[in-house]
Amino acid sequence: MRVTLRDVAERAGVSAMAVSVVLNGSGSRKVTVTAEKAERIRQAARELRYQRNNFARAFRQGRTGQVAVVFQNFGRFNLHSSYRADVMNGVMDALFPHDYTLSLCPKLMRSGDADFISDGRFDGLLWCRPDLSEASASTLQHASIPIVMMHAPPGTVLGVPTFCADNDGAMRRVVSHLIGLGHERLAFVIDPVSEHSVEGQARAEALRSAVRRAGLPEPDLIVLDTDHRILGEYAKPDAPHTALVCFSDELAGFVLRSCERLGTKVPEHISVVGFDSSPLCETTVPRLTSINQPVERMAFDATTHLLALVRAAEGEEQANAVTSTLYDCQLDVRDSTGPARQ
Amino acid sequence: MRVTLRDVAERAGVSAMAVSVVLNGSGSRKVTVTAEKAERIRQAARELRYQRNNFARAFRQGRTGQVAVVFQNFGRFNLHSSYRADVMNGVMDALFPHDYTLSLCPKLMRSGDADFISDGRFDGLLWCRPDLSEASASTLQHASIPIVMMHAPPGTVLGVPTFCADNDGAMRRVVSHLIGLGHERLAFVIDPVSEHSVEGQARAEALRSAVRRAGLPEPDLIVLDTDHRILGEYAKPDAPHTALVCFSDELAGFVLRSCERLGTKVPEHISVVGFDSSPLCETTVPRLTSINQPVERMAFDATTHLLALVRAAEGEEQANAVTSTLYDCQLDVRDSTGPARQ
DNA sequence: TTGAAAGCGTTACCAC
DNA sequence: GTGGTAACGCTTTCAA
Repeated sequence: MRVTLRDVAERAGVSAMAVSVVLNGSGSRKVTVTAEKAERIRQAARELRYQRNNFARAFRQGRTGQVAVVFQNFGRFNLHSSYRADVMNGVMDALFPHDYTLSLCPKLMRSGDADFISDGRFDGLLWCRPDLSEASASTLQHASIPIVMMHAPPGTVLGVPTFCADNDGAMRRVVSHLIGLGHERLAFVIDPVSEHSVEGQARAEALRSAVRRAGLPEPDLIVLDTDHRILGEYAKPDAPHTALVCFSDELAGFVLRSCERLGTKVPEHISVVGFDSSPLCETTVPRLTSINQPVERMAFDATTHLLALVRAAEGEEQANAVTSTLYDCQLDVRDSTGPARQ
Repeated sequence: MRVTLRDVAERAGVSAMAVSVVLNGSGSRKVTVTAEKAERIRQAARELRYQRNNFARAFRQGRTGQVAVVFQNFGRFNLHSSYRADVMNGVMDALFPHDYTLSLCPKLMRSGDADFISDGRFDGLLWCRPDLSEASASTLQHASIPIVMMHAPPGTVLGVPTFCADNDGAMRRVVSHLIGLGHERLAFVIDPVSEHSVEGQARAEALRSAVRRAGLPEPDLIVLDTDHRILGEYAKPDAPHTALVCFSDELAGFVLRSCERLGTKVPEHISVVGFDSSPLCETTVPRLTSINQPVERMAFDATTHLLALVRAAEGEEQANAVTSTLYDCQLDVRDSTGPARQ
């Protein structure tokens, strides 16, 4: 059925090795073939419409040329959150010039199937899910291929480099901005899923510590229920806090809608801050002040580092000693933050 | 180094086959293993931290579980054109529930490397590039794996199913809309790259035939140069045409800007129509009237059909006789079309 | 310069 | 029930 190397060899009257060398110009420069024979081989290959089987080749060489990206869910690309697109853009920019193939593997995304990580199909893995359980942390640690993480504080998994937003710096920026506007009673708003993620905890803690350092009263933690329904009292015009710092833009968008429904004016009654500075921020009413994470650059850097680790694992070059990188985040001030009500 | 099936077999004191059957529950139902022995095997596997090599498995079985999507360029996901995101969403929705892995392979995207199609790494291929040369058409035709195309008129490549916008219907809608507004002198605007693509020619011809059928004078073809600079005379307030139908929203956006620069009012002087009805249409001034292609559905259907072909090729089921599907396109009327100037 | 042969890790087909 | 053995298609020794 399929035309193999051997078919070509047979037709050209040479050995399989000769064909391999001529058509696939393999590594061992030891081997050479006469020009005449080489031409005969190419001729035969053309006649037979030979197509090399890269899968077999990869198998033999123990190198697949594929890198997998793992997201938290199967999710979609959408316009209101450019996060996924940003990650993909960064990853592609890092991968494609080096001819690595990018794989999105559903088995890897289902938690529980984490044992597919080292299943031999990928040379490396970019782990982009903030929800890290003990189990998957252990799996990551014991994986037999290089792994790089995004959105996890440094040291989350021993030996796994992480490329992550500087949550502390970001929250200091937020607090400083809010203090400048006279705010004193802040709260952190999060959903019940993110609440237990490493990233969620890191951001909550970052805000807490920034507030503490500024000498303000401890910020409250507002956890929305799954239906996002618990916000009521916190979104009223006379709510206990004057500023709500949200885990994500999406959440902040929900907060804005709740305020509107309750007749609460933003930012006159309450200031709202998002996280990610996604395109959504420009379309909300009022436009949303938000922390700007350089997601694409983070993804690019993470992937580039991953490739270096892959090559190191293949013995081609020295492993880089970098273990983790923190990224400075700007605060994009828009219209949802203003002077605190008295 | 790596723990293999054989290591487990040795430790458990059984044959490799027994391990394969127990741990990977493979096909041949003929083979059975006693419960006691099975437990010993599982025990050994656990002790050795055995991880099955899915790559080797795929190689042996001649089935990779991977499907590749080929775009016209390495391009990025961006907000103004949701095209790529739409395709990806459709593809993922079709693939992931069936546990197929989605691959983006840069080698496949570089034209000239089309011989990587049948390189054994993919069970099937979704070809999403409208720029189809003779050479790649031939490659597609001779590929040894199932292929499905998008954006190519039916019959473009013999034996390759295509999922494509109904350009004729779409253009009839446009013409009917424009005639209703009193337009008589139309032109089709295209860039020099798309001009030679099958999709570009199909749309141009579709407009031509719709115009002809309506009894209007033959529409002109305006080909922009690479710098998009040739538009001048066609964008003046007294341009020879009263309506410009553009190959894409992006192009239409450029036309709008040219008009503004030349003091031409849209739609008072000239009406402009785009293609794709992307988010960009809502942000232009004036908002852009555009043809709405159901890209995500097309991608979903194309991928679903591809999977059927893949399974058929693996002998699992009968091949579906569908060869091509055309998709009805709506015209999203916004503010860039209006009554023709007299 | 060349060819034969031994794998890569798995599964399938035989005999026993 | 079970274990050898031969593939899958390629690369890479090693001898000639």
